[in-house]
Amino acid sequence: MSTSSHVTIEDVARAAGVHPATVSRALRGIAGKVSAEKRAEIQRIAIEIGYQPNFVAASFRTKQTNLAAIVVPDLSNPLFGPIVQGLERALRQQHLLSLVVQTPEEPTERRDLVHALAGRQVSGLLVLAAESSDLMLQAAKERGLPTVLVNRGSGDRHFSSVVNDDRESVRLVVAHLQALGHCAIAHISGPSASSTGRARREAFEDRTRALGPKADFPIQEAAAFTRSAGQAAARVLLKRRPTVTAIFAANDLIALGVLDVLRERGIRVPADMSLVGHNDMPLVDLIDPPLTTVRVPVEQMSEQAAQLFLEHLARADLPVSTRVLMPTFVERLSTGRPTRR
Amino acid sequence: MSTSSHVTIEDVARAAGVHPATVSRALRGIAGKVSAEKRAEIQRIAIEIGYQPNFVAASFRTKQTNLAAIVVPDLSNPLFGPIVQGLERALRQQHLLSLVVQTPEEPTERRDLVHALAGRQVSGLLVLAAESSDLMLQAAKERGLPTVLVNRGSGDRHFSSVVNDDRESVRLVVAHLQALGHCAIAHISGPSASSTGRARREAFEDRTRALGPKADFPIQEAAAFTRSAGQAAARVLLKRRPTVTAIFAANDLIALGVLDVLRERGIRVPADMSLVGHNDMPLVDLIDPPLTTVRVPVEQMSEQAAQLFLEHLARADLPVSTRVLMPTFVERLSTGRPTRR
DNA sequence: TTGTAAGCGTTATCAT
DNA sequence: ATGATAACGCTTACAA
Repeated sequence: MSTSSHVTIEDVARAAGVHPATVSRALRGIAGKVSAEKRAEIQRIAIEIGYQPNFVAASFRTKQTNLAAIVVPDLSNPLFGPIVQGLERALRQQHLLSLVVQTPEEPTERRDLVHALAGRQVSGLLVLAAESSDLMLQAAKERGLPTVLVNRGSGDRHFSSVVNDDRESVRLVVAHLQALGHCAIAHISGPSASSTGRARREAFEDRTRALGPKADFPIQEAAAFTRSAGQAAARVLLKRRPTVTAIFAANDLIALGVLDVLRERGIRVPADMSLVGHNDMPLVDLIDPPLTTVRVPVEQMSEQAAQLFLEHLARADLPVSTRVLMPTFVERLSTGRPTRR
Repeated sequence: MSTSSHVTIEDVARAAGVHPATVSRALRGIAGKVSAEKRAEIQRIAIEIGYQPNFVAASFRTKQTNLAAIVVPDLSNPLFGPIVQGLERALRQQHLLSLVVQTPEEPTERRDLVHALAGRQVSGLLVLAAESSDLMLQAAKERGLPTVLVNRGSGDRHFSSVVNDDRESVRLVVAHLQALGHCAIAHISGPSASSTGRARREAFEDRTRALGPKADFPIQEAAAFTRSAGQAAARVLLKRRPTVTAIFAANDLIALGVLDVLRERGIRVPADMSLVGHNDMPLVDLIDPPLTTVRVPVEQMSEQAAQLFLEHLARADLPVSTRVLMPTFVERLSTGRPTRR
């Protein structure tokens, strides 16, 4: 009935002829603490006079905001959308709301951001694709914020994390290309500043060591996990090692950049060059040619991350842990047998 | 120096030998209210003893949370990622943090969600792709929450909004197809429950009225703005009107669904059928064939929406307004001249 | 089961 | 320019 009001618990108490504390208990339905009939009466009156709880006041008092901060590098990246989606959904089911912020470029800004979030008393942080060396994460640790890393490991084991099994990813890719008959396979790695970049690169080195001379398995580092960095890296690689017959890109965006360059040079995929991505982002099944890639179990990742996060909230001294998720290989049309050239 | 602390303004005041109120003023840098030297001293001490402001307490006191709620149907939709990205960035520049929530299916849940957000005293709502008839928006109005609709209009003019000029979009598409020589053009419309769906559909009807018999410009409604709804609608359309030579889909996802069906039937694009989407989502330039579409100015949209939102926050009685953004046509390879059949 | 009273940390108003 | 005081709305010991 009432419009946007300032009806407080005290008003309800007055109207119901009870003490504010009783209203508080009744409204929160604290079991066995208030008689059923009184509770019903209080609830009725609360609605009648248009009471609306003030969660900020409650947060202030209880020091519980039930707010999770999700820190994501770039919401326009099609990989992160689904992850944030899964996180937000899982958290909300547990009555947590999600404060979503995008990682600033500047390390000091990142650090300040964490302090701003801590100042808002967020319950904790879910950080996508950040390195544990990040100033941001240092700040989180200093402030004692429960933190879970998503899609990046914590080499120093300072943070709990949920990651893809990159060794398995590489194993799947290399086995596939080998089975097709490829003997010279390049890897366009992610930036070595990134644990994911390093992990896939090292796994690639390990896997290919036994297979032949290093020159047949060149590695070219991309400056970032982006389409344009993929283009740049592809140009360098093709100049350095024009004879490779297959390229494994550290992620799908890099693969798209590689594809741009192959196209502009008239190198056909997969006839002249096989190409494999990583992540199975939305829509890569529709590009030309449909991209062979490795699917990261995104749903599991967000679910597990949310769950791990909640466990950390529930138990401040929960030991750091890493959950490793199994990827699956997705064969499409960007890979094929190598042709003699 | 200190670990996660509970140092309050009062502690700083004690350490500095001043009154808490003075510390508060000094720390917020209230101009001309505290002597420069005292301020410097207080700031020094605050840092020294590890004071960290408690924003929840401040919010509680001032009733200003500086929190914007962004309500989005589906974060995994590649169109919304960039919009949310733009909103979050623009808002943060103005010192607002973004609470991102995904729209529940159930109308009552949506309503409850708004009440939950209001209970957290969010400054206002930015709502993506919701109809003004939505229970959610009714609730927002009841609660007096400043609200801006993004990418949907408010037919009843109850809410401010930022939208694409759908008439212009349709004009661009129809003109393009006509210029290519198409005489039988189908429109797969968005759900008629959506203002965008209706707007594009009506514009299509208006545009084509003069061009020929209605039978040559059939409209098939998709149940949702999704790939699978596009598939279903395409199947019905092809059965109803197998002779159309071009299809204009109400958005890119629907177009992708149409493409799936055309492929499975061996209908070539654009040789046998021209296809146009809408929105120019990320990656649609890479599908096979690259999709001709209409680009919605996403950056402008989020900027304008954020700005309009801030204006509403600043002035509670700001009149409702609509900002209409001009789309641009993006010609790629999914459209061509019709071939005789 | 219910009432009492204190207090969370900050800021705004008023007085000095 | 600074200090004193009260108040924001709620929850939680503790007492009854």
